[in-house]
Formats: sequence, C-alpha cells, structure tokens
Amino acid sequence: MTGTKSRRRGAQLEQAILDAAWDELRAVGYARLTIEAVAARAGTSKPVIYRRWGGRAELVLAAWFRNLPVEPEAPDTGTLRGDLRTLFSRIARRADSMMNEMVAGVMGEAFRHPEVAALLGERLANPSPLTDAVRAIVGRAVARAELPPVDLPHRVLRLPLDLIRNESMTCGAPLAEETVASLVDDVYVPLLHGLAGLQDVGAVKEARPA
Amino acid sequence: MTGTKSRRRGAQLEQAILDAAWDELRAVGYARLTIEAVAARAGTSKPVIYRRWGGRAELVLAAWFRNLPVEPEAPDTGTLRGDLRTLFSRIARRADSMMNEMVAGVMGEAFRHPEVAALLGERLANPSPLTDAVRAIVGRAVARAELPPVDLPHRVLRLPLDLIRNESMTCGAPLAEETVASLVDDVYVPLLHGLAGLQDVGAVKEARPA
DNA sequence: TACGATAAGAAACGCAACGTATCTAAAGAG
DNA sequence: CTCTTTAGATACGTTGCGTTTCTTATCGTA
Repeated sequence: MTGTKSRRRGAQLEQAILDAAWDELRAVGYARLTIEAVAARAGTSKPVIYRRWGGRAELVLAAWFRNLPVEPEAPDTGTLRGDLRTLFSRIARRADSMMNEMVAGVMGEAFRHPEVAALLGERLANPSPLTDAVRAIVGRAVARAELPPVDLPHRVLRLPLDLIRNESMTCGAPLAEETVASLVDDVYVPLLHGLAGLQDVGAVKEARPA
Repeated sequence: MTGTKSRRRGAQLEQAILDAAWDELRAVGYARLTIEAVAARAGTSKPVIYRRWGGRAELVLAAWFRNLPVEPEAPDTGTLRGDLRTLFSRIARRADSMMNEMVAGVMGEAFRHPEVAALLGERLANPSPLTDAVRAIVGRAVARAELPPVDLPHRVLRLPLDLIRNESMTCGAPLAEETVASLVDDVYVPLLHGLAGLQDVGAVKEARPA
C-alpha cells in the first residue's frame, strides 16, 4: 500500500494489526475471519501475528478491547423505567450481530484456551461502566422515593447486559424496541422492587433455614 | 465391527450416525468434532452424512434432540426457595461443559445458517418441561400463600434456564452450589415477589406513560 | 424370482486455512 | 558503524472441508 519500503515495528505495527482485525471482523464476521486475511489487510504476514497472539480468539479479543466504546453518562429521564429503557436500548444497540457472533465464536474457543476464557469471562462479568450506570439510575430512583433503598448484588448489576446478550444471541439481533421494553418491565423493574421489598422487611437473610 | 457385509439403510442408519455423533461430542467436544470422525465411528462414510444433514451444526443439533433427557416431576420441598433451588440445581447439573461448548459452537454457526438458528432458538426459547415446572412450583407457593397470585410472562418462565446457561457459559461449568443459590436468592425469588407486588397494586400497565 | 431403482460405502479430488520453519533485509540500540 | 532484533516474504506439511465418482448391497415391485 505505502509503496515505500518502510517497515513498522512494535506498538505501531501492533495497532495496525488490531485495526485490521477489527475491520476484518466487521467485514466478514468472526467465523470467516482468517489470520491470513488479517495479515493481508494489515500489510504484513502471518508469522508476525502468530508471534504476538496465540490464535484467532486472542487476536480478536485484543482487537475488541482496543475498540470498546466510550460510555456516555447514565441517562436521566426522570423516571426509573425511562432511565432503564434508555440504558437497555443503548446496550441493545451495541449488541449487534457482529458482536454476538464474535462472543459466540470466542466462547466456543474459550473451552480449550483457559487464558481466552479468563479474558472473556472477566470482560463479560465486569462491565464496570454499566454497573456504574445502573447504580446511578437506581440511586436517583431511591432519591425520588420511587423505590425503597435497595442494595444491589453484583449479579443484579450485571443482569442488564446478561439479559440483552442472551436475548440477542438466541433470538438474533437487533432487538425490537418492545423486546427491550419487556426486559425492563417484565424482569428488571419487578426485580428491583422485589429486592427492595424483601430487604425492607429484613426477612431474607434471617429467613434462610440452613 | 460387524464383520459381515450388511449395509444399513434409512432410520436404522440414521440412528447409528446420530449415536456416533453424540458419542463423539462427549468424547472430543464440539470444536474437535469432525464429520469424518463421526462417519468412522458410525462405520459409514462422509457422503452418507452430507446427504442427510447440512453440516456439523445440523448434525449435532439432531443428535442433541434425540438425546434430550426425560424431565422428572417438579420438586416439592414445601417452600418456594427450596423448590427453586432444587430445580435450578437440576438444570445446572445438565449444563455441563460439553453442553455449553456445543451451544456456543452451534450458536456461532447459526449466524450464517438460518435454519440452524431457527432450530436452536426454538429449543432455547421454549423449554416447555421447565416452564411447566416453574408454573407448578409458583402455583404451589401461591396456594401456600407464600406468594401473592402472580401472572408469569413467558420471559420469566424461561429465565431460570437463561440465567444458568449464561452463568455457566461465562464462568465455566460446573456451577458452584452457592452460585445457584445466589441466582435463586438474589434474582429469581425477588423477581417473583416484585412481579406479584406490582401486579397486586395493579399499577404497572396503567402507569405506562406512552 | 428376477429386475431395476435407490442409496450405502469407499476412494479420491481440489480447496482453504492452519500453524511452523526458513531466510532476507530493514529498523533500532550501543 | 556494528550488532541484535524482528518484520516481511515464502513455502511447507497437515487437516478437514464438501464434492464427485464409482461399485454394489438392499429393497420394492413385477
């Protein structure tokens, strides 16, 4: 491409490869992504890639991590449901077909590559920008007395992403707006009220038999 | 194996292939499963398989569907939490590593094979024995006045399986007993209470602004 | 019972991508 | 300016793909 004989090295080359991988991912998806194609797109060769990453999954994960979107502020519509709908919709918009195929593909390979499993699991389990947003939204709802004070377990903080990914991967992206609404209205809002109610009574921990 | 030159046909042969596929799946997992290996294990040849199924994913799905376990009766421990824990544990025990890898693998291929996506989606979305069990458990809890009467949306009926699959695929199988407990105590029980509470007030549908 | 259609089984094909090895020459360090 | 590192190019053997071709066992039917 360049025409010159300039030879990139180190971080510059690495970035070029990750960009190429990301482009290739968007162009053909994970299943059809080949190391050779990424090398060609980056204007380099296979050994250069294999020297840096263990295979497709690791390369794609690295490319993904360098392309994580910047999180906007948590929405503030004035109501719990409104905020949650906006948040869920935002997440759903990102869970497009390419993303889902990538996650499924990497997951499939993770079963025999512990380090891949670790990277993926950590990313899926700790979407910190999301958990912050949920905390902010719920905090405001509590401040408005729309919801009793409630302590949110980590699993509940992660749940929006899990729900959307699950729905989007089993039913296909993109999610209909009413599907998102159903996740909010049928699951997440009731869950928050239930948590608050049970914690309010103070009957959960004590009621545990054994 | 047979030594004779007997040549199987039709349903008998099909069953032999599906058995072989299932065995191969348990032996090497989905990622390493090859059509050639299945053919060899079944004592037949590749074209015979390709004449019947479109590829790995379809073959494996067919094998899976023929090996669905028989559902036991819904547990009846006398408490909602007890029943749910038993039910969740049962499901979790089935969501072993092989199962997860298979689902991930088939999912990955589903993105370019609509019919595979349809088969898989339908199976994941409609675990009718499970939804029956949930209905029975919740029905008994309502009868015991442990829970107000509550109408369960389809998404909530599916949720146990979705939660467990999600957890098991992202954190790795098998699930710890305490993880299962957390799914019941932090998510599902609160959700049921929240649903019942909101429906009791009768304020959900009417409160929707637009 | 014999015949003809059907489909199983065996073998080989070309293709694509794998992951590795070898070699050169360019970049950067001292 | 020399030396070490490593990018880039090329080619390798391997595996499994999905398909084609051909033989022949099996089954339905006359």
